[in-house]
Amino acid sequence: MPIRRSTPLDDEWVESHMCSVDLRLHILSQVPFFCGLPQGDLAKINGQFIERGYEPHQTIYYTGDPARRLYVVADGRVKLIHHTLEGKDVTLDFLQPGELFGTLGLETEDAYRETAQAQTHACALSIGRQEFRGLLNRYASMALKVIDVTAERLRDSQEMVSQLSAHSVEQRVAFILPRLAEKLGEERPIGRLIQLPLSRRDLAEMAGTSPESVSRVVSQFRDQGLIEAGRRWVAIRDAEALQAVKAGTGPS
Amino acid sequence: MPIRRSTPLDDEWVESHMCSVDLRLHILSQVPFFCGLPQGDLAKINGQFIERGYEPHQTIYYTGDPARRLYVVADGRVKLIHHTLEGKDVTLDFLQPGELFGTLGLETEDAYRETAQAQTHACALSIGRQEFRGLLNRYASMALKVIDVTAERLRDSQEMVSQLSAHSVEQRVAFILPRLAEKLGEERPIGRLIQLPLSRRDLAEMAGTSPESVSRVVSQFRDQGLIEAGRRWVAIRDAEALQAVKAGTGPS
DNA sequence: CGCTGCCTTGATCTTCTTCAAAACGTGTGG
DNA sequence: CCACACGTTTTGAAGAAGATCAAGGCAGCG
Repeated sequence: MPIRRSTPLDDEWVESHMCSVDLRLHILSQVPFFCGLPQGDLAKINGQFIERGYEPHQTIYYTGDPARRLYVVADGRVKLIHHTLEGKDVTLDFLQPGELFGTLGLETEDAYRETAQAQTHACALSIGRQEFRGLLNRYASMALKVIDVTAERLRDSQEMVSQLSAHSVEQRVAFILPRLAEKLGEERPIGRLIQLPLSRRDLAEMAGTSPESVSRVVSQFRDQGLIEAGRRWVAIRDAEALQAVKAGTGPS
Repeated sequence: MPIRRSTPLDDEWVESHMCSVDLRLHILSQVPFFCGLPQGDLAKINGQFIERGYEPHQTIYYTGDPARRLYVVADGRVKLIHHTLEGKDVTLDFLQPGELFGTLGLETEDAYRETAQAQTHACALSIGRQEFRGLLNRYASMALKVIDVTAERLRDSQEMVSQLSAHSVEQRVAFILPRLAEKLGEERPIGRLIQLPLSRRDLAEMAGTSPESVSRVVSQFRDQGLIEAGRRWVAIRDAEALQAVKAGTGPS
């Protein structure tokens, strides 16, 4: 009964190394950290960044690589992954343009703790961590912004810990989907569509469960009319009902 | 066979509101954020902090309270908890003196997302978030330190997400114990003793499992000689073996 | 002593993973 | 345009892991 169209996702195509100087300036000025800086400074900062394009599934850096750079997503989506020794992967986050990854501070650790991978065609800007530190030292407002986004990420991560600790698979999926939709989604007739090709496996790695379990839950939600989902995409149809499931208030 | 002494923990007793001005200055100067500040500035900063003592299990703030202050643990241990709607509690972290909690930035959110509770007799200093922001603005080195510790906490939290997503209860306990021991522990003849009265329930809420399951795993580890544990305490005897269990390399 | 919590241990039951097979979509090449 | 082949998804059934329930033991304390 539910019509499963072929992918309703927008085709995003980011040519490798496509970012022109103007585009870069534009992107950097969009990034929250640089708001309020004089135009000249922005241009100088821009010069410190290196850009690079990535193919879908191409790795930006691996766990264990020397952590020398800080990255900003310029275009596309980037996935952060933890590999376990048993070979399972855990997806920590999907990043959208403007978000930071890589190494933030002059850390004691000098190896990346996670792997960063382009989920779509993507472009990222990066800067050496010493240079970034220099910027933070010079521009206090920037440091404050970095603190804000990092603190927010920390809270999100802790919320995830809470979900994983105390909730069922059904609840965890009902938690993940709206979160992704809010962050990466776009309003559509079908509902809020997650702008990212997401396999059952991708969702499973986010929710800490198996692809099969995700499939069952997704089917159930679809039958209940809470979501609309196809081969590699999901749209949220009834956010309140999902909220109820997530909280344990809802049906089954 | 294993001797279960009565609590080998040091009796820590922190009188409410005991912190003298000198002690406060000392504590603040110990806190990594204030390293390298001129002594005069430190005294001025000190004046902006309010101190308060707490009884064990006394709540410092509740989830949902308006998030107006930033706290620094001065003495004792503080526990950060997530409450779920079903009534389960999840322990996010135990904090030791020098660590921050409360609200960091000028956040969009204005309610605490977690509950902070004294685990032992404790003393905490606090400052209004606007004032704290003022300090960060003035002292760039302080902002950098805050970024460092926050980024470190984020990585820890993400590591926890990974553990919860992909590992068994046995592995999770083998992960939690050394982490607590390293952070809060002290070297003893029995092994590295966790300086905190920890019930099975406390451990369960940290590892995302039930007290009964923790009890079984703890008994098993004790029988294998990996740890020494009593009524409300644990000491690590064989860190390497625990490491192996945590990684799935070790024996069952 | 006897009481009160905490801890342990066993038994049962639910949930979820795993394995396996079939159905489906998608893209390909005839 | 159709048929095929591949990877993904769905679904079922078996099995494992862990939660829950319940009872008994142990320590500390009045």
